[in-house]
Amino acid sequence: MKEIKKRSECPVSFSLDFFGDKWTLLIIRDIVLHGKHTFGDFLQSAEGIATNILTDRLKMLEEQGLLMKYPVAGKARVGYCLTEKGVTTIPIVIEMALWGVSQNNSDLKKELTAALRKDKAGVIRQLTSHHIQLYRSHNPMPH
Amino acid sequence: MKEIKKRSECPVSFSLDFFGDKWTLLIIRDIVLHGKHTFGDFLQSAEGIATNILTDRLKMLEEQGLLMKYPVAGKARVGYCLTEKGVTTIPIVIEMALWGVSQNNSDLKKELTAALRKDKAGVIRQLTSHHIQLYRSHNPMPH
DNA sequence: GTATTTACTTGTATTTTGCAAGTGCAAAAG
DNA sequence: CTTTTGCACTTGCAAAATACAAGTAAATAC
Repeated sequence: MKEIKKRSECPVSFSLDFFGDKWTLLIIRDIVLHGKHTFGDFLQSAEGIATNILTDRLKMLEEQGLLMKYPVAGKARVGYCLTEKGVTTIPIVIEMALWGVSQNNSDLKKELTAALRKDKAGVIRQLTSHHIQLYRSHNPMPH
Repeated sequence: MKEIKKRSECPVSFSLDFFGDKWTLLIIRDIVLHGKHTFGDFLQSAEGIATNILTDRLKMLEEQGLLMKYPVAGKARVGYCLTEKGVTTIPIVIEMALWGVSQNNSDLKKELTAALRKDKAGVIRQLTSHHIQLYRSHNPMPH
């Protein structure tokens, strides 16, 4: 599995030990911006992640306490949601999205882009509280 | 050299095509947060980047228009500074730094962390304008 | 003139990633 | 109640990226 090896005491380096790859943040993006939550959902994203990489990253994110597995009904029997630690990554995803939009003038959803330009902090607060609520709804025993 | 291959139209994915590795953002961090600007400076950072990787990333960042080479006096005869496109990555570095601080409770400079908590947008504006000025001072013919 | 530093390049070992294929399990179909 | 289908992975191998060691040429430093 992708190992988290701390290269230095620098917090930027520490973050890159987690997110310094092409896939980890895409899974979080799928959850945060596209409402996805199953293995199959992630697999269908346009970037075409391989199954073994996806398995690996989900395991890593779960072990690191950013994602939690929960049982679901229907064909997919497992879902993934952000934990309280996981939602703290939302600002990073948002900055990546904004940079991509500015350099590539491609669109996120237009509404979201507009909302972000108007009140970035507010959008982040909203997304965070939404995913915290999802987390709590899957967690029988909130602390 | 590290090639930038666009995997999808998604702006997050687009950003990760640039920064989805363990080293690129560390170079930008060194410039933005530590005032470094030569090959030797970057080499001495705690994470221990290999010379060939550093060469590769500097070339990529220059080709992509995020960094500019400029001549300097003294031992190092080449310096690197952020371009106008390059400074747009500062918010990403800052978010990475803040996440690292929050999860690892390690220190950036304490003053910087405190300033960021008080007025993140202001700090980003300051850093941006500082590096834009550096860029202009090395650029004989601003457009 | 010799040593050192800078800015790389080259070569090789190791690690990570991409892709194809296969496995085990549960639900749906016949 | 078999068979099929889809999901959630796991395994194996090839290709690419990265780490580490060594070497090179040009510009100082002494």
